[in-house]
Amino acid sequence: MDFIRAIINEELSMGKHGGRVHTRFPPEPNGYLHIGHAKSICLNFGIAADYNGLCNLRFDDTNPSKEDQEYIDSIMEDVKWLGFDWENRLYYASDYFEQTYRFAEELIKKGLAYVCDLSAEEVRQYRGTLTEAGKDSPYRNRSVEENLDLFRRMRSGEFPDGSRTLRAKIDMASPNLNMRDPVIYRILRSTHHRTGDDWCIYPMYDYAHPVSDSLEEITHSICTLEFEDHRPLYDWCLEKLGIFRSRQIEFARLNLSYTLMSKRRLLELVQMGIVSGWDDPRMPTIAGLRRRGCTPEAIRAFCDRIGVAKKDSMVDMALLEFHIREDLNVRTPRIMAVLEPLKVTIENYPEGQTEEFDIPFHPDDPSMGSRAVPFGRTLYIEQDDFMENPPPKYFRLAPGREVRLRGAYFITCTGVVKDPQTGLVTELRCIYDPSTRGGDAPDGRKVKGTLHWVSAAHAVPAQVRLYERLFLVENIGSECERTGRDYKDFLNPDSLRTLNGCMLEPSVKGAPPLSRYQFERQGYFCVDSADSKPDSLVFNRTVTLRDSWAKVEKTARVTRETPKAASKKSPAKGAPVPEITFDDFARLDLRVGRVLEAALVEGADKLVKLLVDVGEDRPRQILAGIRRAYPDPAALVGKRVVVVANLKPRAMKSGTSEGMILAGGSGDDWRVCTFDGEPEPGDKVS
RNA sequence: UGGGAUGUCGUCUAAUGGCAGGACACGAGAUUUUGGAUCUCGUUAUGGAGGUUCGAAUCCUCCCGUCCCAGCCA
Repeated sequence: MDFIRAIINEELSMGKHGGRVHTRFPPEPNGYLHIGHAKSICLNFGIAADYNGLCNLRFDDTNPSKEDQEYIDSIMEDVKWLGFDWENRLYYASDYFEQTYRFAEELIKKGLAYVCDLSAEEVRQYRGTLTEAGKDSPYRNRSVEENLDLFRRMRSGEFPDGSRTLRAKIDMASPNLNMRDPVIYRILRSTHHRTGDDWCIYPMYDYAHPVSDSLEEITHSICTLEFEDHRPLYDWCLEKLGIFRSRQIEFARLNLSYTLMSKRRLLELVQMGIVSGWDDPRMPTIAGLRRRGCTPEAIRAFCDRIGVAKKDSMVDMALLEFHIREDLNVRTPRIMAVLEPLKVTIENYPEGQTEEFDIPFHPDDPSMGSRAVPFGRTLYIEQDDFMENPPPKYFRLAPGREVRLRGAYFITCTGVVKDPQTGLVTELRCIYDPSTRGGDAPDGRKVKGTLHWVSAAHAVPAQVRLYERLFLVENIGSECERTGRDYKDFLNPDSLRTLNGCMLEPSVKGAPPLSRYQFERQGYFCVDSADSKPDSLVFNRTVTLRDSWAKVEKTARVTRETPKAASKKSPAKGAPVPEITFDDFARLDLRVGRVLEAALVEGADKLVKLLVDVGEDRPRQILAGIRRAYPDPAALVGKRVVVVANLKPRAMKSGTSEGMILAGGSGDDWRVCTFDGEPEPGDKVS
């Protein structure tokens, strides 16, 4: 139960609105919908459904200079695709322009609105600041007659853009800036995508929105947190006009790690050509997710799972991926596709011979049926599935090793063919065991690895696009703020990898756009809706499979490389060190520490034991190999040092070291890094 | 330094004075013709200090952190 439904339950128990619940989803048609909008859509339509109520689709089209029919069309398509139906309740704020205008005249007649001749710049100056009250506009006390006359002439086009506004007369001293006589109409000559040039004045959101909600008798007007400060104005409009009282409720918008949710920035990515369009599969837009192969069910399940609250939050992209996998797992047929082919010749398989295996489309769902997969003497397997010198725990093919070809035979690698120039492996020679047909050995012997494969003679070539997260950092906004850099600096240069010459099993021939498959052992893939042709297929990777091998490999690599590359043996001066990404660097949690105590360690000729305050509830014990440079460690007490705070604690003979301090030097002479100044212990270092 | 919000596992979210629960992530194991899926088990949290109470995540006081607001955008 979220807090909004709790509010509704309470109202219902008091009999408010006679038990009626009516919500609305009110996008401005100035961009494509993204996953954040999906949250709002699921909320608004979901609440309506839960309470047997209704939800309207309303375009908040009060600013013609930014809006376009293209966006209206895409928004309707996306809401429908997500699985929601506004039935006959499609509305536009622009439908109410006449009524909205008449309400404004009413406010004038009640002495609650006035025409102001101040320029935009002057309005800003008169508004005051966060801490100082504003002052009244000199035009604030015009007579009702003069205001009415001026407002009518604004409408009829007598005055140039920006020369006058209609303002609500509230309180220039209000601590809430939104209540300091907000502008409710501006003069703006811009052709509206629906009303054309009928109007040259347009109502502002803060005024048009409550009026639209009220006219549609919306009971619950759900919007995001940043409008909390606008609620008093929302209520003011409805109260002063004496019309239906909708209730505004605010919730926290969705933030997703490794991506952006700002229409303005998404638009910029599109306009600068950083992505191919609003529906680029890397975009967090509904159109992008659809093209990538996401299902509406997955998005809805995700929206259900993240819940609704008022706390600012950052949802882990892994949660979205989980829901995508969960849904795709049960609905996609399996096929075999070799993305980076390595040729395999089965030496004891007769030349020219072919056979077919009947392999089910889904291991757990027989109702999906099966397909015939041809086999022959020449096959392709994945380059990653062979290693000449395999590390421990590598289950795949290696010289002399036997593995299973999925659904076919056991094969054993007997030879490796290399390019004489480059030394790269170009082909594998193998033999198969005819008695293992279907993939099981009659003698009961086991193999550790099962590989996917494609018959070279029957393979369907295709292009496959592999997508990674669009950005390198989890929280782009905070990273920009912290480093003062532009969000584009954090774009992932490897967010798209295009593979040509991928080899697919023939059952995919003629797959229509947006059809989805699991490529066994690889991930979920979807036929691209824009670029795929029946005779030249293009697939997008929706999401990888969970990959526990990748984890093993990663940790193995770290433990393999660390002792060599980053051990006490410092690299020679000027020695090349592999480049790291910013993301790699950001994994270090560097903190300011203040040395509280420092002492020599008995029986260790290099170590100094330090107690360092890093702003936590207790100081950390850190053992550092700096004794030669600091024979009297007391000199270190009080110094500010740089502490690697997220280093895994390390048990040593003389105690556990809970972190590391940075020092520079060579040989035995290592000097600790200090600060130019005295930052607080615990402060971030970057 | 004005006003408005908000702080619960690493992340998201429940618990309206009465056992801090779920999901993701992470870890261990079982199983497996996808290093997939499935199953089992596990680690980890109420921002801090006081107070009220038999009992506090919840109520009160103070402190701290974070977010939003000075468009004629929405």
